[in-house]
Amino acid sequence: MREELAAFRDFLRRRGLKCTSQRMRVAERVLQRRDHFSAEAVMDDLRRGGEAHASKATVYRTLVLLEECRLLDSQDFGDGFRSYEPAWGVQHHDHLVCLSCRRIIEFTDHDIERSQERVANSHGFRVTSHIHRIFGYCSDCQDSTHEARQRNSRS
Amino acid sequence: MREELAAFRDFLRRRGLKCTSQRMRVAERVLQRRDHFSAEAVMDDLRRGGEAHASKATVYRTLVLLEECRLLDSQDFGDGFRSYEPAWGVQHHDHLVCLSCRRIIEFTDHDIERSQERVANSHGFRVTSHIHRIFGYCSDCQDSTHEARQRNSRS
DNA sequence: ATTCGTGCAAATATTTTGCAATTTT
DNA sequence: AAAATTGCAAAATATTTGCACGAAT
Repeated sequence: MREELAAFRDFLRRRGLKCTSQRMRVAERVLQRRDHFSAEAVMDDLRRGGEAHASKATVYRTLVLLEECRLLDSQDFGDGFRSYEPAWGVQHHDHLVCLSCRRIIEFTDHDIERSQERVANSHGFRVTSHIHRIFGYCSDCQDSTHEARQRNSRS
Repeated sequence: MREELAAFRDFLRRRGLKCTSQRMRVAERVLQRRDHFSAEAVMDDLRRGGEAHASKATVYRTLVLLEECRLLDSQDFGDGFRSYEPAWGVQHHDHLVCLSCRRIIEFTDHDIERSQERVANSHGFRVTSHIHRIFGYCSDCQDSTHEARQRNSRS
């Protein structure tokens, strides 16, 4: 994480932006996470940290910067909020999204990646990226009248 | 479309709901479409139709009903609005999206579908639907580096 | 000193909802 | 007449933005 923070500092410097305490505080919290999280969760982290927290606006603005410097990836899974995940030496993966508890399971499948290339080639299409999300119910949520587990914003 | 409208009428009757002119007007417009569309687009259709239009609230409420009676499918692709598509004897397909000319090529690939099931099973996950969009450049746009690349591309 | 950043509140944008008036059955 | 529906405006939700004040370079 030292490395990531340094990378963020460099990025700011290169862009002529300033290393403020708020930015670094947000970055620290964000770069500690390994899972998918929301902007709200970052604010909770800060609040829980007890320290002087950054404002909502600053959190959002800093998340944009972290994404621009490729320390963070974000996607909108259509849950009503944007979902962020670390992007530091993380290999490409796609997602299984549980419609009940909103859990997100990552997967990488070479067969799919290969088939994808084949399909694209057959249409003379050159791929630059893709989105592949599989929706359904995870093993914990398949039977009975499951309660939504709301496991999204916890660390 | 006659058939779909009749199905909608039956659905309303079975539920003890009323066949109002607004509902039928919205249903007519909606069921004419074949592509992906937004709630806003439905309202545009109505306005363009010149006829007395249904209110925004009624459009949204009717879309919910059409989905419940399985004449319509909807997904949130995370573009800022919910996307609807017909669900009347339409077979599943995915999309290649050209970042240059915005052309959309539909494809169906059984290998991918099968691999997808395999991946899901290996996580004890029960699939209900998926989104698979491949971004890149179509055969016509491969060398036009100058074309506008308006949108970001994530994988 | 200059340039940039922060925090607040207000603005967006899409979809939902409360409620009084109106329509369908 | 009873029950359901409409349309309006206001609410809900997540994110963005304008602006005056404050901080980093």
